[in-house]
Amino acid sequence: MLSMRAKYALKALIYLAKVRDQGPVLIGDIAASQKLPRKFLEQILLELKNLRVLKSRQGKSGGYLLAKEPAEIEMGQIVRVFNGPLALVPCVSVTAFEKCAECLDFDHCGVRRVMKKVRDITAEILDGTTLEAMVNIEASESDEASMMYFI
Amino acid sequence: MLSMRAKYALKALIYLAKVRDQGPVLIGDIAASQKLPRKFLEQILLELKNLRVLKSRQGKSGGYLLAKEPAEIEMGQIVRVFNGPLALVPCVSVTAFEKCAECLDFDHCGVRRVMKKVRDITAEILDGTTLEAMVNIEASESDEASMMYFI
DNA sequence: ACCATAACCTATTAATCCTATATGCTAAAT
DNA sequence: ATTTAGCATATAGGATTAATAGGTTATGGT
Repeated sequence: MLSMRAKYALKALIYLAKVRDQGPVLIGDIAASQKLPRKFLEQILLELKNLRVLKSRQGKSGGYLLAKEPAEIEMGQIVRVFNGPLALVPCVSVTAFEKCAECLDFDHCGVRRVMKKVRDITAEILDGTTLEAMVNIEASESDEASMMYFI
Repeated sequence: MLSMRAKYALKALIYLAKVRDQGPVLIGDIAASQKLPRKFLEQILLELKNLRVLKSRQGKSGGYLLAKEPAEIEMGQIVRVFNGPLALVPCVSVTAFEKCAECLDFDHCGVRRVMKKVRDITAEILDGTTLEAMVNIEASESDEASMMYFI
């Protein structure tokens, strides 16, 4: 399962993309409108800022805004940072590769081969879906229509 | 990431499928040959027995063996039992569906729609890969060849 | 210059989960 | 009867997660 941090990060980003022409948005506004715990969200937004995905202004009329075009922000990046590697086993991870301690035959391991398939397809979907696509998906009516936004 | 329990369960099952014509296999033999922690594996095998995936004999010349044909045992079932739902968000899970507490618009939620796609493809792969296929995958030389065993 | 505001940053908590081991019990074969 | 090997449960230690608290720093308005 995705961590709350990862899910909240995605929700906050989608919201910020939607209201992107309205200047800086308060943490409190994001939290209230998306029903996310305010202080917890604060940490997440800070991390997104350090990632250079968001930028911020302090003090009066401050708040957060996107630091990039929505089309340049990939779901895969956010999930990896906030939830860890996409891979289900370390030996199939691109970003955190590690051989299993109990590994007997790396090349022929069936678990590894199947999990690699799962990871590759997951990466294809998540890296191929940008924040821009997410906004479009939310605007569309049917799940079928939303499929068009995938690579 | 997959839990150790799930990974060990899969490895033990593949091993048992390979030596299936040799009668009951000792926990200690499975543990030693697959380099898995013996007592931890014991719990896992017991759970597999209660699932009716394995059967066992106690006492002298006892051990574990498959309770079904390898072609009838799906990877998806094992992963779900030992690792939890395949879904990355509860609102997209078939076996443990739950609406997110912070959900504002279920039908249009972009996170949900994308994660549903990921879940569906993951389920297609894991439910479409049987223990029999896993044994064949381990016997094959190239990763390309192993793709043939997927649905 | 001052003050209100809002983001920044760090520490801490409670709860849960994960991996693994320990211990005693029960069933079966010889 | 004895030995073997699985059955069952308890428990420990560690790691991770979700969330809150509290003080600090920057900034715009007056």
